[in-house]
Amino acid sequence: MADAFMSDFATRAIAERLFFGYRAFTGDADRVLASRGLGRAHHRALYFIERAGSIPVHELLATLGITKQALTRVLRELMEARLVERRRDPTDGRRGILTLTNAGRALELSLLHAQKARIESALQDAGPSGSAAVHAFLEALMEPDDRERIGTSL
Amino acid sequence: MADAFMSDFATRAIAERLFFGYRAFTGDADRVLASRGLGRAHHRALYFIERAGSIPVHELLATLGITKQALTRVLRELMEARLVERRRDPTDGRRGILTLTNAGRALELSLLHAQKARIESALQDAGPSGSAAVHAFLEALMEPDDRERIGTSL
DNA sequence: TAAATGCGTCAGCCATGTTGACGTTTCTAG
DNA sequence: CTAGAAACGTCAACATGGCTGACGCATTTA
Repeated sequence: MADAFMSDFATRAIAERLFFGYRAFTGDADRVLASRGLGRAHHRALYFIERAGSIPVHELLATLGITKQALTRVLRELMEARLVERRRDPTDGRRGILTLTNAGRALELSLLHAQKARIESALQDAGPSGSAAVHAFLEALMEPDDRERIGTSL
Repeated sequence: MADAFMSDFATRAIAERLFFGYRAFTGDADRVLASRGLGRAHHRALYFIERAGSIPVHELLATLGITKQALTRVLRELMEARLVERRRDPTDGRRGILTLTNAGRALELSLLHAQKARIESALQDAGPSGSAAVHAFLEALMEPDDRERIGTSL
């Protein structure tokens, strides 16, 4: 721990940038979601289903870190809107497997693209070698368990 | 715009790191808050009052981006807990000025310190020159209006 | 002195999370 | 084969932290 005595001032500099930065980042998608009558919880489910291609319910639960009751409500709404489909795992009929419909994939992509320009320009501001630093910083911020849930940064 | 055609894959890499990273970052403070019967909304108010030393109500409202009704409830609870005090602006009696009590400052500091170790180690992982890149990245992510609300990163 | 400003407050609503309890289907171990 | 465990889905009640709309009051300003 070379830098174990960071100042409170420096800590605040990061804390407030994270707060404002994350708020702007989620705001981009929130505006698109609101026009469809959906919320941030729906976005998170769409995101991780799309990312995995298809995903067992228990894994989505672990990734989102919410209770099954909270997720069930979100999934019901997404299935009613024909954005998500649930089928059974052929190897274990108790398990549910979630996939996106074509409409679900289209919406998820439009949500990603709503955030893309902001992320692109922020990475550019970080400089050519800054991208690696940003990835390393954010990964180090995460809980260790969650590190297994992300893709590589290549 | 040197990198105007970032891949969706690269965009997702940042999006999910932001999600998991921010969740872990807020989680550190949430655990302390829960033990005091407070929530994240109280933390944000304490943070920005402390950061400013004292702050007019209207400015805290603009910073937090919530309605006065939402803030009033939070402030009432903080004042009942003797963590925040409200007095009048001597130059304009309609305006309220908020400050922390000694107990409020102590709590705010303990919340900051709950997040400090994670931020320190994440910045170390970003490398020696990475800190500047991380600051630049997060500032670029923010809404322009909010950039006036943060301190310098020196 | 009348109007505008800056609050504080009441009431009702929404989105998203929580616990706890129950029922059903399906797999697994004895 | 059967009992129990596992993986859900669902219902009910509740907490937090947002929102809008409508009032009222003190204070400042035109």
